[in-house]
Amino acid sequence: MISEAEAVVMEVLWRQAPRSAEEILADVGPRQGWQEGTVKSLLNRLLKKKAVKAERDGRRYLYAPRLTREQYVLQESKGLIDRLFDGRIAPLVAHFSDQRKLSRKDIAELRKLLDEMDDEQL
Amino acid sequence: MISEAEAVVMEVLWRQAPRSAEEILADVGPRQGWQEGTVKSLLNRLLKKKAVKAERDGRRYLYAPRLTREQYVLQESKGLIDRLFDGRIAPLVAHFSDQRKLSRKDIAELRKLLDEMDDEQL
DNA sequence: CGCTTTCGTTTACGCGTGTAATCGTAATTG
DNA sequence: CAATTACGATTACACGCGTAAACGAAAGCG
Repeated sequence: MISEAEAVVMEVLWRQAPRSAEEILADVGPRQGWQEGTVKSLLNRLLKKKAVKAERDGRRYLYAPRLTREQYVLQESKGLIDRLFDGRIAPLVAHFSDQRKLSRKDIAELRKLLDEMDDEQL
Repeated sequence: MISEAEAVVMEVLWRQAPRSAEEILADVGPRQGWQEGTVKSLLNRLLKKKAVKAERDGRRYLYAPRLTREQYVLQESKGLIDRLFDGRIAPLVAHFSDQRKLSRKDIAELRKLLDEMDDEQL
């Protein structure tokens, strides 16, 4: 499984890849306050987990995702929905609604989505 | 933060509380394959984290949640939505839709929800 | 051709977690 | 009352994670 710090590195690679460790550090280092060694470690763990691949480019490596963001996101959100909402997504939305965490804009977006789904599905 | 094993114990208490360690073990032990010591440890960690409270009942304690399931669920799901979907819930639903993880029933439920929200909101 | 710089690799270390075993103590029982 | 039982509290221990420092090798420089 991808840890949270690892996911930060993945996000960088999902935005753009392949990238060198140096580029990744430049992107993520300041934002997270991470040193070079930290990023290197995370990259190695991701390699070991087969979540990224590395291709030699002269003296250095260029890293690229092997796990897609779609796979990751689905896995994470399905995990949560299974654990907390018995695998159904509507209760999640209902929960947010109950807690007044849905803005009018959220609701509009959802409605638009549902309409589009109807269109496609026929 | 509540860990996954701890959350299993919380779920038991959310279903019914207060309960003795023995009762909790009887409920969760077989299902998870946990020994007595494991459950005791988890209860102690939850106490330390103030997620449950214990009230003496003769020689033993009766445990009850202090953190509500609503608080926990909201915190978990908000965390995920913030991390993965920029804090908006519609993209999560859209993602499930794209991945064909929404059943017709899910969609119907969602639509019903949205309609109810409209009713309330006026 | 040694010395420094630049990469990646290996090792480190404290903390939380999963999963208990052990300890201390109060109650029970012979 | 001494021995056993029943609880909770303390301690343990391996593993993953966050965060790096140290090491080693290769490339460039003087």
